[in-house]
Parts: sequence; structure tokens; C-alpha cells
Amino acid sequence: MDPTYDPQKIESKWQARWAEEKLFESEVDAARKKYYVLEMLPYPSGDIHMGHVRNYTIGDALARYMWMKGFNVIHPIGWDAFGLPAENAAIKNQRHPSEFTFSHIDRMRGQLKRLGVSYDWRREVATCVPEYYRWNQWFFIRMFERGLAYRKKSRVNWCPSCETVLANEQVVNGCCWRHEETPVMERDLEQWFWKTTAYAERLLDDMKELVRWPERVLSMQQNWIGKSVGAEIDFPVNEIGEHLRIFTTRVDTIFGCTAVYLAAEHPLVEKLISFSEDPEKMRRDVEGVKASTARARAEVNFEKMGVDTGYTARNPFNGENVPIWVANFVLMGYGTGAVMAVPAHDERDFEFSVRHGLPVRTVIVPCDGEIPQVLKSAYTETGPNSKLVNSGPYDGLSSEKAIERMTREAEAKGFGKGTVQYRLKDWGISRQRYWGSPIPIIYCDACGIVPVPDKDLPVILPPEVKLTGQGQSPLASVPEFVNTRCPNCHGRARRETDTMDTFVDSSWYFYRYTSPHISTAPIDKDAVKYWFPVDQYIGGIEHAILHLIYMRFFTKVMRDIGLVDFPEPVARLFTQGMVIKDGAKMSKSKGNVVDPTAMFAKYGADTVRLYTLFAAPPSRDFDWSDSGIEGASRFLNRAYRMVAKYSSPPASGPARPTAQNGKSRWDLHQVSAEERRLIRKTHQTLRHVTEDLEGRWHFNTDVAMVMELVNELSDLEDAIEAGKIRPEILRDSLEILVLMISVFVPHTADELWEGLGHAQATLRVPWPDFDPELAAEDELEIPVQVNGKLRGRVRAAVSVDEAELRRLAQADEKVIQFINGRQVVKIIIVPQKLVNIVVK
RNA sequence: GCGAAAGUGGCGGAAUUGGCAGACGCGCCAGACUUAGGAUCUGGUCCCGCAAGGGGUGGGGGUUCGACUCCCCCCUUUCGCACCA
Repeated sequence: MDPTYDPQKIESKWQARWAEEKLFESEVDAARKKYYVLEMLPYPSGDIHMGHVRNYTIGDALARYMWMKGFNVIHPIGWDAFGLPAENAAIKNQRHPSEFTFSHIDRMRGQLKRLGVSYDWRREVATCVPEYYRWNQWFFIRMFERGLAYRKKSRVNWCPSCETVLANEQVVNGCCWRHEETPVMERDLEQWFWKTTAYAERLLDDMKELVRWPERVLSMQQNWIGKSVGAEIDFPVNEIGEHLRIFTTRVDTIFGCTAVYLAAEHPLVEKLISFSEDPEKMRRDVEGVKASTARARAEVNFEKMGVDTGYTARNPFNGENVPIWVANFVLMGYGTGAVMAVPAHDERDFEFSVRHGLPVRTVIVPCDGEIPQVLKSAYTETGPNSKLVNSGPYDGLSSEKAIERMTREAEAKGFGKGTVQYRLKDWGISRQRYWGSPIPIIYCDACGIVPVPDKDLPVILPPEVKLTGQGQSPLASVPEFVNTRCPNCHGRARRETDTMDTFVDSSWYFYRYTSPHISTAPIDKDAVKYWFPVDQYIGGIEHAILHLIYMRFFTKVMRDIGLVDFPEPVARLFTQGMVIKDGAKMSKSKGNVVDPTAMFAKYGADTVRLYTLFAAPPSRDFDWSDSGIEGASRFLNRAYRMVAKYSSPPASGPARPTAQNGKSRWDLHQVSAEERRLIRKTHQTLRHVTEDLEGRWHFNTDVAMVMELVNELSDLEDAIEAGKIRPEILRDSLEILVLMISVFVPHTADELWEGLGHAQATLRVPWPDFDPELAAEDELEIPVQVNGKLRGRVRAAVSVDEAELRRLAQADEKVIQFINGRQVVKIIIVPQKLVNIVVK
């Protein structure tokens, strides 16, 4: 074989051969155990970046390992192909978004193939084709039928210059992306929502299935769902014969309530204004609060402010009348938009009351505490160790018990109830955009809102649209799209002109991979049954919340529809760290972007892969260094030359002699010292790499271990030349070496494997079993400490007993020096590890 | 402010279960081969010290025969949440 390493030549040779052999294609096979490796699908932005390389290299190592372990592996890829950037580019260049999208896909597909990732390309999916998005529409209709899709007014960003809706990404510093001087306004539009909140409890509950998800992701999701258990209590408003409903998690503190605060947007506020003696003034005051709410929300420490409306509400527990305020820190979007103020036991209320000179009344104290004369800060403890005071019939109850009993009594008397609040909001899926899945809804004057019948799907995105970035939703300006017939009454009707959020596309794409071309249903249930759940999902932490919640939500809906029979789609999740350069995220504006394709051209894909894996453990951020990759390149060259130098067609004799069936081939009594060294190092490396691939995933240490093995081979070269290492033993080590690196640098490995005289790609070769006996040391160097400090070392056989070790340690010259006649108090022996002599 | 993760040589990082701190690599130093070196190979490289020895994993305390690892307090960085009642 070629003695010099030529990665460009090797890589194109093997990529062609793999494709020809259909090496990465797999089919449902009930007789074999499956393994589903999934990486987050890329947005076709034009070129892959180092984050992609890292993501797919990790996934590829796992997929290749699982193939070699005998699993039937599915490893697919696709394109998250709808979305705003293509639409923006289209507006700018007066071209069609699909042009950008498909040319980007072509380019990036080529780059991924150049990286040599083991994808089954037959399963490739692009979300922007009707064959795919028709099923988004199908899901929409299923949601609609189940009451999970509904319309309501919702706020959007509005540019008064374009007279159009802006996506959040199009808002730059509070201004329009195209009119940097124009501040963005807000508008209310009728939009479609999906009831994710109906699944809040299941999304929380089923987290117990996600034992192999990162703690961090689960806690972010938990936080996002934000469940809190409390009570809603009605306070009659004395002056106008209505009541207002507050939400609290601390009903036990209600005897300490000194006011009620409303959000400025609360519907009751309008009524209070209209009944007020001086509506003008009150409206001005409320507008002041409202303005400060909007302004201040953006700031870190904004000032709490509010106005006393002059109205009063009656606390139903004690009949006391308390003032009603409008306050800028009360959120309309959470709970009921009204809260009771208990300054003694809530930090915000305390701060607000102190500022406005309002009373503070203690009603909770520690069980063993006194009622304080003056409170310096709010006492917010709760639970069994706090008790009620100044609370009429509830005095003496623990905070915990009081919540329970008071909630029950509020229910019995009809002025309140226990409730659960979530921070999770329903998912607003409408986008006033062109490049997305049309929402399959028809508006008929006679029949109202009518879903498009399944037989009429897909609702095709019309190709002829003038994208100006101005005016209403782009589809609204296409009469042949908008004007249609009502499926019910066949009268004239109009289509919905909004499209769906692209997160819809990515919520179920990984199901589609298992049967990418089925045209009768979104998924083939049998294929899903075989391949699911996803065994390993790999992607960036930035998707911890939105994508990874929507995906879970979708699966639950699919289960309710009867498409799947499991609650969670992904068994195990791995979030890789970012690739950074010079301590900062790579970005064009900083000019610190490293282009993978340039690196492929300079070093070859395998070197880029190797360096990516070696530079840092995959879970951590990885700081790219140009000299670091040189090291990886050097190593691959060295390893290649080493194996190539000693490659020869295999001698006849048994196949690779690793410990198949638990029996080692090499009789350790019959090998030379040098042979023993090589065999041991080989199997120690194999043990480490194997165990690591099984789940620890510190690939950097695997690469380091393999480097040590190559160093060992290099140290043993004289012995090899001198014939002290038999060819079959050398060959065994080289083969194990090549198989180990094949999951990291597959092209190089296959080339070397061929050089060793094998016809098959390494992917089809069983992963070698390591043999503990071959990996074992037979002599140990045991450190000896005196009072915990290292003072000497003794050599001993592995089988050495404690008594002997004790004797050896105390006989060591250095150790004797340090004991120096002092009294030995005790000797601690950690078998095979260490001796510590404690002296006084 | 709350929550989570992290902090180890000049740098990336290793130490899997409380047991030799700094594996492996980069960089640097010295040398070999060379017309040449940004190729390759050899040796060295935590700090102080000629050495013996001493010190050392953000800082301080503690537990232990023994702590990068466990506990308490503090500092710094990153990420997430941020008036959620």
C-alpha cells in the first residue's frame, strides 16, 4: 500500500465505495436489534459550519460503533427547509425562496458527504416539499378536530413603514430590520394556537421517563412549564357590585392582605375607570402605569410603581376592606392578572409597601418564634415549621395545613377554589410569512371556520408570489390561492393566508425518516414501531426548550390519535458544547469563522473529525485552535505510516485472535516481554475505548489512549525489527488499532484495513472484544506514602498479599529515611493501589 | 435576585469509585538528520531550589491515614430564568 498518507485520495475512494456498497442503508428487520442515532436536522443556510461537523462526527462515531456491535442502525438526515432567512434573501434578490433553499441543500449535502458521515441518504427529508408539509396540515386538522387548535387575538410586531408583521428576528434594537429608524409597534391579530397547555401535566409527568436526558435540559423544561399550585379567591369590589379574582400560592397569608393589585391591562380596570368620579384623571394615571410597565419590563431592576384607584375590595376570609391598586409589576399574562398584597410575607409586596407607607401585618411566624415588632424584610418561609397568627380561626395551624384547610373552606363557601397555574403558554403557530406550510383552513361566510378535507391535502404553497416584505401576509395577495369554495356548502370562501411556524416541521421529522416516502399517512406505524424510540438524539443545548418540548408535545398528540403507543420519542439526549474560536462564538462579524470545507481541503475530513473529538470532551465548549489541528494531522500521518509499514497480506491461520468466546489466543507464558508489552497496551486501549463508547463519551481520552498505543508501537520498533515480536502478534495489535479508530476516522481506517489484506469495510467487521486477562498488569509499581506524602515506590507482583506489601514498603530505603525511627501508628493498604504508613 | 454548570501548567485538557496531580496533544527549549525546514526523529518542559527538599488543582475553613474529588463559607466565569404572586 501507499506508504504516505494522502487523505484526499483515500477519502474520495472510500466515499465512493461506501455509496456503491450501500453500506449505511438499513431496513426493518424484526430478527435484529435496532439502534436509532439521530442528530438535529440542519437549516440549509448554505454551508455547514464547525458546529455541524462536531454534531455529526459525534453521531457518526456512535452509529459506526453500533453497526460494528451488530445492531441494525438507522442514521438519517434531512433539512429544516422552511423559514425566514430564505424568504428575506428572496425579498432582497427578487428570487424565489425555493431557489436558495434547494441550492443550499445541494451544497450542504455535498459537504456532509465530503465529511463522510454514515447517513442512509435514501431517507433524506426536506420539510419544504408538499410530500412532507401536507402532513403538517394533516396534523393541524387532527388538532382542530380535537379542539387543540383554536383562534385568538394575539400580539405581533408591526412595522408601520412596511405595514407588515415582523418576526422577532426582524426586530433589531426595537426597530425594523429594514427601517432602522422606525420603532416597531405592537398589533393584535387573529392567530392560530395549539393547546400545549392541555399537555402541561403530561409533559411534566413523563419527565420521569427521561432518565437519560441531561438534568439541565429537564430543569429548563420544568422551569418553562412552570407549574404552581395555589388558589383563586374572589374579592367583592364594594363600589360596583362585582368581584375580582386573585391567584395566590400562599392563601395561608390572606389575613395579612393589605391591598389588591391589578395589572394595568386587567379588564376590570376599564370598568373602574368608567365608574370613577374623575375618569379622565384615572385614565391618565393608569396609562402612566401601563407605559412604565412596557418600558420597565426591558430593564433589569425596574422601579415598582402603582396608583391607588380609590376603590376597595373585601377580603372574604376576614371581611376587611382593602384598597385596589393598579401596579406595573403585576403580569396580565399569568394567573388572573390580579394579586393580593401581603407585605409581611412577600418580598415585592414588602418593598412596595415600604415605599408607599402601607401597613405591614405579620400573620406567619416560625413555630418557635415570636411576632416581631418591626419586620426588616418579608418572612417568606412556609411549610410545617411556620405557623399562623393574627388569622382568626386558623391561628396556630402550620402554614402547610392552613393552605389545605383554607382552600377547602373557600371552595365550600363558594368564594374560591384550588387551582394550578402554568407558565407554559399555548403555542402560537401562525406566521404572516410565505415560506412555510399553509394552514389548511377555509373561512366561509355561511359555515364559518372549515378545515380542508384530508382528500384535498396538500394545500399547495403557490409558487408565483411577489415577495415585497410589505403589506399583509404574502399569500393574501394571491387571489387564486385565497379564493376557493367551501368544502361544506360549496359557496365562495377564503383560505387562511398565514403559514405555520417552522418548529412544527421539526416536531416530527424524525418519525418521517422511518418511512420517508409513504403517501397515505404521515408515518408507517410498523416502521415506527420497529425503529422507535430514538435511542440517541444529539444536538445543541439551544434547543433545550422550544424544539425539545414541541417534539414531546407532538408525540403525546400522536399517541392520543393512535399513531404511536409510547409517551416519549427520545430515550437518550446528548447536548454537545459549542465550537468557539479565541474564546468567542464563531461569527462572520467577528471574523473568527473556521470554514470546514477549507479544512477538509487542507487536512482531509478525518483529520478535522479527529481534532474535533480530541480537543475537548463533546459536552464542553471547544475552542478551535489552528495549531491544534496540526497536531491531529501529525498523529494521523504517523499512525498511517506505522500501520502501512508493517502491513502485509495476512498469513494463513486463525482469524483475528481477540478474546472471542472469552478465550485469549495468546498464551501469556509463551510470549516475549516485548510481545507482552504490546498485547497489554493494545487491550488496555481497547478496554478504555470500548467502555467509553458505551456511554461515558469522553472521546478526547479515547483518542489520547490510541495515541499512547501508537507511541508504544513506535517505542517497540527496534524490537519489531529485531524479530522479538512475532508478525501475528504485531498484526493483531495493528488490526485492533485500525478497528478502534474506524469509528473516528473511517476513511483512513478502511484504507489501512484494506492494506492489512481485508476486503470488507470496517463497519461490517465485529467490534473486537477486549480481554481483561490480556489487559492486566502482572507487576505493579505501588506508591508508598508516609503520612499521606509520596515517599517511595515498590515493585510487586499483582498477586502480592498485604503482609508482603507491608514488608516491602517498610524495607524501602527512602521510606525508612522518612520514618526515621518514629513510631509507626498504622499502615493503610489499598490493594493493588497504594500503601500509607502513618507515623508519630 | 433565583437556578444550574464550571474554575487544574504558557494553552486545550487527563485523573471513571476519596488513593502516584498534570495522561494525551499544542506551544516552548535543546539536539539529530538536512543545501534548506513551517518535514521527520530524539530528549526536556507545573513552580521555587545547584541539590536535598519544599510548594502546588480560584480563596478560606473542615472531615479523613490520605481531598482536584466529600462538607461549609467566599470569589470568578458561563448558561438558563428573571417581578410567575
